[in-house]
Amino acid sequence: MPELPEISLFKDYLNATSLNKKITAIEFLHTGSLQSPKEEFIKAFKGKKFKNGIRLGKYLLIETTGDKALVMHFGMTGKIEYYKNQDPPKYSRVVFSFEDNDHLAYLSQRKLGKLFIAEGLEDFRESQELGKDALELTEKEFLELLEDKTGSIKGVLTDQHVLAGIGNLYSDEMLYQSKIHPKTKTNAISEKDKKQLFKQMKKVLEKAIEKEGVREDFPNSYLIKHRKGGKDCPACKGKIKQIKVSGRSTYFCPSCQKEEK
DNA sequence: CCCCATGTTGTAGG
DNA sequence: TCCTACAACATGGG
Repeated sequence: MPELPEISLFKDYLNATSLNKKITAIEFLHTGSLQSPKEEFIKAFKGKKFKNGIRLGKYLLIETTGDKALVMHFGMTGKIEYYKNQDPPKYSRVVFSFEDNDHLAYLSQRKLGKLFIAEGLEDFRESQELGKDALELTEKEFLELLEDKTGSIKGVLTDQHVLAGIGNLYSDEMLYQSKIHPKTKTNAISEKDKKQLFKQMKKVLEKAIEKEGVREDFPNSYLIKHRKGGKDCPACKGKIKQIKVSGRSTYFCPSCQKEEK
C-alpha cells in the first residue's frame, strides 16, 4: 500500500489508537527489518509511551516519551495493525504491547520494510538524505528542484532524495492528470506544464488521502482505476500502454500524454 | 513454471 | 557527476 497517502493514513491510525500508553513488551517475530539490534529497540522503547506520529515522505516517525524516536518504513507491502485479545495478524514482524494489554503490530509481508531508531526528525531526514516532503513543497521550490534535472520526469518525481513521498502508482497518476509523458526529459517540460504538474501533484495526493487509498473510490477520470495495459483511457478512448521507466512498470495513455523531446 | 507487484540500494556502464 | 539498466532483497497472486 504505501506511498505518501497511505503513510498519512497509517499516521492517523497510529495517533488514534496507540498514544500515551506504556509499552510493556516488544516482541520480535522476525528481525530482518531492524536497522539496529533488537536489544537497542527494547532499551529505547520499552517502558516508554508513543507520543505522536509524524509522516516524513514514505516514513512514519513516532516520537516517544524517551529520547529516541521510532521510525517505520513499509517497503512495498507493509502496514500497522492495532488489535486486542487475539493472535498477531499474519505477517506481523514486531509487536508492541501496551499496559492495557492491547497491541500494535508492524507487518511486512515481503519483508522489505525497515525499522529505525532515530534521534529526531531533522536528524533522521539528514541521515536518509531525504528531500522535502511532496505536500510541503511550494510551487517555487518545486520549480527549482526540477530546474537542472535532465533525467525523465518520472525518475525525478520518484527520487526520494529530490522530493519525498511519491512512488510508482501516484507518479503515474499525476503525470496522466497533467498530460505529460513519463519519459519526458525534465528540463524539456515547459514552465506552464511544470506548474500544472505541481497542481496535480497536490491534488492527486490529497484525493488519495481523502479516498483512503481505495482504488474503487477514485473518480473514473483517474488512471488508477484503469491501471492495466490494454484498458480504455477514460478521457480519449485510446488504450492504456505499459512501458518501463526508471526500472518500474509505468502506465500511461499514448494519445493524451504525448512524448516531447 | 512464468510474470507481476504502491520500494530501496548497490553496481556497472555510457 | 548524472543518468540508465539491472539485479538483489522476499513473498504471494494470477
